[in-house]
Amino acid sequence: MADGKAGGTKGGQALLFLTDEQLRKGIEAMFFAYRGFTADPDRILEKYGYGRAHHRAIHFISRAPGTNVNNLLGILGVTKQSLNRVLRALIEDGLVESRVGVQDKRERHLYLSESGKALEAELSEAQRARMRVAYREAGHEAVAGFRRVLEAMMDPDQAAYFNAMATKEDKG
Amino acid sequence: MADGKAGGTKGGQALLFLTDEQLRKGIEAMFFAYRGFTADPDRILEKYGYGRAHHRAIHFISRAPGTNVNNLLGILGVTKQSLNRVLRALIEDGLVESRVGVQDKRERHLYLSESGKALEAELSEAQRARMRVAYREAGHEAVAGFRRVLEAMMDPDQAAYFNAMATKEDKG
DNA sequence: ACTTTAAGTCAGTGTTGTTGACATTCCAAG
DNA sequence: CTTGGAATGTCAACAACACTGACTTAAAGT
Repeated sequence: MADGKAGGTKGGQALLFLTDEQLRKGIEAMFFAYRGFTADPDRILEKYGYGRAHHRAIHFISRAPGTNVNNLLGILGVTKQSLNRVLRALIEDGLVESRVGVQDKRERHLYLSESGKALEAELSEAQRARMRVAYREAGHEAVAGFRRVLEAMMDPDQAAYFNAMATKEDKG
Repeated sequence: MADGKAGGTKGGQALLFLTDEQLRKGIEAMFFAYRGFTADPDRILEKYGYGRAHHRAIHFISRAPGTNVNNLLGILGVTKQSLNRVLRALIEDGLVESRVGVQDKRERHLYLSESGKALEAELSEAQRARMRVAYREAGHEAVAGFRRVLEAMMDPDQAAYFNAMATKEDKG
């Protein structure tokens, strides 16, 4: 494994010759790209005194309105205490509403208020704008490849959440 | 922009119809994939009492041995003070050597020691292993697309650093 | 009644980022 | 040669956000 070569060991698939250098380039690309990916929302969040944790909460509440805290915990992969701090701030500021469950009164169902939706839209549009440019520059087939590699890179549990959130509009 | 449609406005390139939903899926894929991407190194780092910041420093020192602090600062995009804390720990633990510059005695040139190289190899191999699996699952063309999209997603400055680190081995 | 589950809270700790103040070194203008 | 500014790097203090662990409250399940 220290000889710098990997892959191409005649599996059923097409051969893939991957040098350590090529893999390393992919790793660095992830690092730099993720920074670009979060840069625009970070600037917006700063205006409101929020951080990435708040963004993530807002994003997934927007994505699955009425979700409960436990579910959000699973998606975000953080501790209860950590999420709670963020959620408390968002609720106090009136961006998120927490409603007691009807069937199960222990649960709290989370929704974005109007102002919450407004911030979500602002953050989301900034991030989509960058994504759109990147997709356009890279082209149609590149996008499909991009998605395939990312999905293969996820942990199985996370991939399950990811695919569970697929909608009818999204095929491939 | 609130109508959920974007792209396909007959530019010179092939048409790209991108719904907000598709873009959002890409955003979420980045989020989940990055978590998988960092999961393995995180586990290793924990054993040694280090964090991601240490990993990044080790990675780029390994990549460009003899680099000075200022250069590293530009690559990592953090403040001098933040990097310094990390560097100090690595130097105290004997993983990194800091040598006073010959031409300019203000500069400190950074190198990995033998134990530093060993940790770098451990971290790097874990991350490459995941990358390798993802690349294999996704296939050859997907990898090219993956790289193209990531590069387009970077900030221009970061993309410059990224491309500057390209080696003769890496074409495309 | 007893246990489990969902949510929230309090206290303490660690990593990582920030700003501010400071030391050293280089270089160029006077 | 000296002096002042710019560049390089260091030290100290603080804020954000993650973590663990222990605990409370309320509701559901058995």
